[in-house]
Amino acid sequence: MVTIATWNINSVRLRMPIVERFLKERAPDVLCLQEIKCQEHQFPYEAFARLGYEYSAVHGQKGYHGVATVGRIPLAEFSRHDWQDNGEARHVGVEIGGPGKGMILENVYVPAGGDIPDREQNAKFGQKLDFVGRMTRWADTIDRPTMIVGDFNIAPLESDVWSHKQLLKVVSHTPVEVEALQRFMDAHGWVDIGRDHIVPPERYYSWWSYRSKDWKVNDRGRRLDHMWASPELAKQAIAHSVYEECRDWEKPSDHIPLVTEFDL
DNA sequence: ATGGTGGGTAGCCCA
Repeated sequence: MVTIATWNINSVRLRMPIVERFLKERAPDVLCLQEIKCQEHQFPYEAFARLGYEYSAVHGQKGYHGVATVGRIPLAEFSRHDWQDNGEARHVGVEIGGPGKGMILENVYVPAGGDIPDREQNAKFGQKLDFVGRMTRWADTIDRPTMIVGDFNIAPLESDVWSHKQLLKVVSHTPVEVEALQRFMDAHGWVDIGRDHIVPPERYYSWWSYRSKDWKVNDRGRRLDHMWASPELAKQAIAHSVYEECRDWEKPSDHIPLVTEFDL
């Protein structure tokens, strides 16, 4: 049994107390973090090691973005893709289970894309679509059991957002983004593990804005975080859970962790 | 229709 978690942590250094609580309570074998917001030399390796997470692959950057994968089972850095083609730290891939064996675990932080859903008026939106386009070309070349997890910054389904109608022109749920994500899915035949276990039209959110007095009252969430697997690997995913309670912990991230259990 | 909050960092950027 191998359990894999993903969590956009919005500064790993500031959030170490809740990361520690999550690791102690849930004890995933591997945790993929996005938005660590630090450079590699600033990453809290020792704190993770004390918790039993001795293995890590960190792709950091000063101040912004940054991803890290930590494990209490052996893992080794396998790749770093720059799908935005601008040097931002938004991906790290690791190999679990030994060289040439086991699975590749890709940890990705897709750019948010700014406020205006038009690449002519907003370069960041174009960069987001181009990022997903480069991911799609890469996905076409995958030849090993692979899982890709992280903050995709796109909520594709109607039941992935609190109001499909009101969010159609809001970046993260626009048809052009959803279509780009669908092309990425089709390029490899990815299985959306989250939606295999929490079947539409059931509500499924992983993010609630900080710009709300009480995130629970209006429940204006979106499913921006995903765990997708190669078709054969997906058959071995036996459970999937969403840790909504973490949104209520002290000094929370605006995202919550997701966990998938594999019987490998 | 608008602005609301949070993190990193050092005069705003990003989400």
